Amino acid sequence: MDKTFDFKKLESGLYDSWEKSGVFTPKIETGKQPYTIIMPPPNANASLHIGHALFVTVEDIMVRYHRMKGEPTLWLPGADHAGIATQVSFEKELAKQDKTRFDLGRDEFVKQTFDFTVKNRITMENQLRALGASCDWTRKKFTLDSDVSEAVFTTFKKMYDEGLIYRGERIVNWCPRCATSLSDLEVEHKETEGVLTYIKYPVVGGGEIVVATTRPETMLGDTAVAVNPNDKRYVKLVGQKVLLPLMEREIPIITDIVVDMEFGTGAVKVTPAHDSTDFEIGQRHGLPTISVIGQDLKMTESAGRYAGMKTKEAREKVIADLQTVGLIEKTQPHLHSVGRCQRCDSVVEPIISKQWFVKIASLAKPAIEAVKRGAIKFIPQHFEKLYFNWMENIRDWNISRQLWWGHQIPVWYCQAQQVKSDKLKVISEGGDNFIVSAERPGKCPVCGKCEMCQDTDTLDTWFSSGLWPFTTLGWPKSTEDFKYFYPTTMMETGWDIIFFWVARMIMLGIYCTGKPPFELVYLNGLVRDQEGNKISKSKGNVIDPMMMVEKYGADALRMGLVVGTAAGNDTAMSEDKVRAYRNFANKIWNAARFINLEVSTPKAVKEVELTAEDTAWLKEFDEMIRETTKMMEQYQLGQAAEKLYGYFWHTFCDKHIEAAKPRLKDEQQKETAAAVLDHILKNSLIMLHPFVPFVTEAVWGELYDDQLITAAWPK
RNA sequence: GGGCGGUUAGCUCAGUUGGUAGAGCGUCACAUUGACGUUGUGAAUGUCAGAGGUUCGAAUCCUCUACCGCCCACCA
Repeated sequence: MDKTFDFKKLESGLYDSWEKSGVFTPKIETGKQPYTIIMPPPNANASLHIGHALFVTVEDIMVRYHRMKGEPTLWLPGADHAGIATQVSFEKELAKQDKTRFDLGRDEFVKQTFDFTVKNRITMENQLRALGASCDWTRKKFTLDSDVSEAVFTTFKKMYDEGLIYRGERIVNWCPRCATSLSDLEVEHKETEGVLTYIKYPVVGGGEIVVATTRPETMLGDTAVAVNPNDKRYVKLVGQKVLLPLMEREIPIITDIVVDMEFGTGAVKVTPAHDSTDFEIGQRHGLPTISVIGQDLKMTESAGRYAGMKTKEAREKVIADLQTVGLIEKTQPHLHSVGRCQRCDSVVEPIISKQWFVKIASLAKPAIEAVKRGAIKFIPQHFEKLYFNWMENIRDWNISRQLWWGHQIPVWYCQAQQVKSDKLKVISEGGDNFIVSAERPGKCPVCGKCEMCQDTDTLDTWFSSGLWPFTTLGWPKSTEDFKYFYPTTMMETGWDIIFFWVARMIMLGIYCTGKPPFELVYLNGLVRDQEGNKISKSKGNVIDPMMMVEKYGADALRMGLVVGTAAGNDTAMSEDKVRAYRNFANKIWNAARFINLEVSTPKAVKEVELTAEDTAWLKEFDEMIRETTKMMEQYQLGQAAEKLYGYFWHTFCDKHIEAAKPRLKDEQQKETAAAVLDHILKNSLIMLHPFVPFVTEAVWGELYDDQLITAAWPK
């Protein structure tokens, strides 16, 4: 054996031999309870970052542990097409060549994006291998695989047929840069310094009512003024009309409970087409919606003489015009939150648009129940509160995106009825005569002749992600895999995607299969830098996991990520820490090297005569096994790792090996000392293996004949 | 407006049935052909944010306060 553990030389060979030996692929053994983790599929648009390395480590530890316990263990890998994220990142690639997606056209764009994801997937899969991920590559999936897509379309159709998906003209979050609608979750609110403008609206028949707004240009689309029903100041005005300035349109003064008497003047202009609260007020009062801003952020025809202007320009002009007629009372600085696109940071515009929605209430109810009755448990448990908090206030989910990259919505329109799209390149087109079908329909059932055209929208990427725990296992077909491995055991992912992903998997899982998709949700935290800062490219504190693997080995990185980390808590990562665990891997190597040199053909501890001290040591070791196993069962991985680390280094190496040195030279004591060392080393290697798989397997190969990865966990 | 989390060694953090405070890095002293210097031995450093309560006993349970951080929301 070399003097140090040469991870660079050994790691990839060790991985290959595991993979080739087929141990990653479980055998279906009826009667045995399987242990299943579906890997959160990394986005196919980039390499793995340190956060991926953390989840890979945690999952691989659990998978190796359960495999060693003799359970049929499946860890199913995959990749996510990551709709908007990938489209935005590939568009950035195109921008480097001064191109936009429109230069390529939809088909070519999709083709090139696909090629882009294929490249990324290959890189990503090799990175997973480098980290030691013992997942079953024979079962790997991609969200755009034909069988997965088919399951997605089938689900869409089922939900439509059962009234859970509807198409509606509603107010949605519109990202002008991405040219698509977004779900509420994809909008990030940021505090922004704005201006509150107080505008006087003349009351028909005399007087005036002052409203305050941060967006004066939207007044062109006002269809009411609202006050709180309990507001004494305006009692006399309610029911009267105001003459909307600039547009010279009469609109009513109404009451609505959402109006805050304390804010501004207590009177609010209502623009149902450009504000979600106003939209709801409009719905309650049957107000018309007048869209004055288009998808391109230009004022529409309905904006009268402001038509064609950009919103910013229109705002200035509206203020100037109001000023001229003396209708601006005052302005004041105002801090408020502005929605921005999660992917590209553009300011999101609420507009009216025809979109597809999931009716969420009936899906949320059993999903809340499942967690309440403990069918699904969260680690750490306090995240259940967060889950309930969101689920109990959940709103319908906009699932259509005006993107090109993703699952195209399986809805087919009769072309005879098709509404011609306008000049906008991205508008979702289609009339009202459509059918929903998982496959391209043969003949148009509406006109009997046309080739139906498919909806141009794609599905929110999280729709397919929500089905992931079972589409990966072959659902909706009743495959052997689905029958055996579903419901899965654990879903391990970041707490930051509880709403995006975990909640949707629970809702759709129960809806589609009748069962919660997993028993346990283990939430890992964010990996931060040494000072506890969030890691980001702009801060320049990115820790590339592959660089760490290159410099210190995968074992060192894994230990560095997992020791001192608790579920749900953020982890501070530093190179120093990784270096320290590189030393630990080397310590393991050298302890084994010593025993390899000094001990040959050791007997079992049962076959030798033990001293009282030996017995005490073995008892202490058994206690360590018991405690560590308990921690593993309770998913206290950081503590288990630390215990093993401390025991192996400071008890086994520093005490036992040191004490054994003179004994091994003594003919009388030699046999016993060797047996005890071998016993503890062997079982320590087994328990350390899930954490540091490479060095333990390498050492095992030097000492024993079989493979460590399938050795039995000690009892 | 509602909710959640944190406050433990110089730094970053563990500490899950309440029982004499732990790790990594850093610091100091000593050891040095011996499995490993990617080492060993020893040492220093903590009123576990503050106050009150429960208890034989609290970093751990309860209440309040302070300061950080985060999430959600229809802040016109």
